[in-house]
Amino acid sequence: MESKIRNMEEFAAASGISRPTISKYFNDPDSVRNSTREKIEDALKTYDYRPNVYAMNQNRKLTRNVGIVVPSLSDPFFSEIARNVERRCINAGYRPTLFSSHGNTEQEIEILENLLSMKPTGLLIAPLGRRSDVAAIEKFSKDVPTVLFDSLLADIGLTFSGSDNFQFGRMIVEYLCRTGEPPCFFEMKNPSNPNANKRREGYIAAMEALGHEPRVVSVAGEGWNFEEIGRDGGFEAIDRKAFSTNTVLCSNDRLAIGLLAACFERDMVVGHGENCSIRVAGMDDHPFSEFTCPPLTTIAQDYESISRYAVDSLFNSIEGVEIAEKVSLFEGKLIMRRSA
Amino acid sequence: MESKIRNMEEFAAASGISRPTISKYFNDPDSVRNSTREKIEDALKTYDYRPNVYAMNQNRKLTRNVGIVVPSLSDPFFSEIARNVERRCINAGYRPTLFSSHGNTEQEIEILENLLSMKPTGLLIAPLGRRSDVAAIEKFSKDVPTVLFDSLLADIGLTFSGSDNFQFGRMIVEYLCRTGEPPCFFEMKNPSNPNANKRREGYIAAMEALGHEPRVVSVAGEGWNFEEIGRDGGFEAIDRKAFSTNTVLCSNDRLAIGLLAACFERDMVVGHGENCSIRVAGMDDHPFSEFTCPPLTTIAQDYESISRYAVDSLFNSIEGVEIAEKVSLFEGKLIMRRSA
DNA sequence: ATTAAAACTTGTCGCGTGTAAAATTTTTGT
DNA sequence: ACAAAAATTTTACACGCGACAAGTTTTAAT
Repeated sequence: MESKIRNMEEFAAASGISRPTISKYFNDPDSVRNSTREKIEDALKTYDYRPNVYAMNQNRKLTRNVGIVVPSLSDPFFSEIARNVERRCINAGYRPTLFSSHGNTEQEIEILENLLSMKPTGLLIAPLGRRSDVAAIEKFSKDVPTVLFDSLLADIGLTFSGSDNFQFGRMIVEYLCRTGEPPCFFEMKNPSNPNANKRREGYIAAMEALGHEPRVVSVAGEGWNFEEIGRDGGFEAIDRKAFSTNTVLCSNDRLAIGLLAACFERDMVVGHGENCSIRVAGMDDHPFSEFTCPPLTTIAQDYESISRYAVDSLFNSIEGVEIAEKVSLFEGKLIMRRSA
Repeated sequence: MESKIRNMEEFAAASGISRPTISKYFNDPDSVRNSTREKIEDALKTYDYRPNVYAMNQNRKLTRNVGIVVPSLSDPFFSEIARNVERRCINAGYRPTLFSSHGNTEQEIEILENLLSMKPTGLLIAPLGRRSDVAAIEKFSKDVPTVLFDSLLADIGLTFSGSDNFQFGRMIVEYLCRTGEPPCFFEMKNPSNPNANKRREGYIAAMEALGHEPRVVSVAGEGWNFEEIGRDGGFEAIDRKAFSTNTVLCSNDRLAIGLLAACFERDMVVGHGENCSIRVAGMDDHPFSEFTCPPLTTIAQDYESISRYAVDSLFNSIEGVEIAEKVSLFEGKLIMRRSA
């Protein structure tokens, strides 16, 4: 059976249904009578017709296109959460398109501009953070329902979902203090992500609550090459004996991976065993943290909850459902491994 | 200055240029006179008009849309090469859209089906490999100019570009034999990627050429969780003393990272130093291999050349330029680090 | 200055679908 | 069995742009 169906009109003729009804079916299969739907789906099997996306969206108010923007797809954390978010959009009947800003302000703006011409129904964005053009994102969010995740930006967008980074710091500090010396905090000097600040604050608050003096070691470095920054900053910190205790809490797992490399190079044995000289912990539960040497103790972000809240609140809001809370923070889970 | 420009006609009126010329400008800014281009670009600054993508592509034969499909964006190797390919497409004036099959046959097919309705001008795909539906990809490639990279699939597509995996094996075997005991080969039993087979063959050929007996250790495991497979398979191999020499060449870096974790757990010191008990090498130069403990000796894939060839050959072929060679394999570069 | 070529304008049609209103048919509830 | 409601069909128009043809203006070459 050769399919010479070239448009909806011909398909309508072939299936014995009027074109507007076919159109209605493709917009929402449940909006037509059961008997009609069956007829259409039978015909669909015989002639493999698919509506022209461009013609469809030209006159449609609701394209059901959604953009997903993350700062960096090379970071497994973002590729994982992007995958999660993407899947949820598809399941909800939307058409997601994935973009990465590659850590670059101009690219983030460019993505939004290109997105505009796609008449998107919504946007799910994990902003770059400090480097984001807040005004541009805010302007965009006036035109298109926008939901932020991972990194909170002023008061932009319908909702925000992310981790309770303050709690992260508190939780792991308590664990580290309970099981050994109180930790120093290892971070980038100018973190691009506002979460880093919350984590530092959580660390400081927890240390003070436990009667310890906080000790923050900030190292230089720009961009998203966190492992390299962690390693090079680690060398420097080790060499100038910047860590006042034998325990280091890193602002994120990628920095920790770099620090582990630096410790290895300096022949420092990492872990909580007898012959170990330093304990290292991170935050995020990066997909590779399970396989470092030693495996990294960390706080796992709640990927599932974060992406669920982002997607649900976007689609609810599009479909007119009132949203209860604008900001939703999810707690992390302590992952105990051999590094601390 | 409020922009109430709703379509090209209104923008044409506002800028004092006729609509067909505006249309021509958006298709190729260099196709209009300098003075005209300036007028248009001036107007563009005043009224922020952008053509409707859907209306544009509806009647266009050449959409300049290209699809980029990779097996897994969670794998930093693919996210890196995808980024490289993406950038090249944009620079060539095309509109790339990135997709990940997530290691899943059905998703790979689904992506191609959805892509069809985007009237793509071309496709750049790194297929899943063994799990790919070869017939589906071949069918697609009949309709849309298609270029394969990374993983070669039968005789599909215009061109293929990837690494010379046979050479990878030979090069690193020679290095390892020169500097220590001949290596065993560590791999998955049923590799999803055909490159793994070429690498094994390269290993065997090189070993035989040097007068050593090849020793292949294949471990169980399905899917794309290579680190986990490498670690668990590593435990098993170590415990049953499957490695007949003190040197292990892993089929890829992610397996090697897993094996490093297993060695660490079994208190085996990895490296080429005095007190080391095992040497481990990988292949790919995965972005994290620089930060493992110890840093991983490996063969770097030539990302740049692979992506350049893929993109260039696609666009050349679209623009009617004859293609010299159908298959292009690029040599790897030995990256010597402390693990071997 | 002349002339041919290139660029532009005007006008018109087609693309494949959404969408609305009115007329008709089918289904549902009693 | 009948009326009311829901679903469908018919008809008609809109959407925003690409493509083309024929005529006009500008530019470049001699």
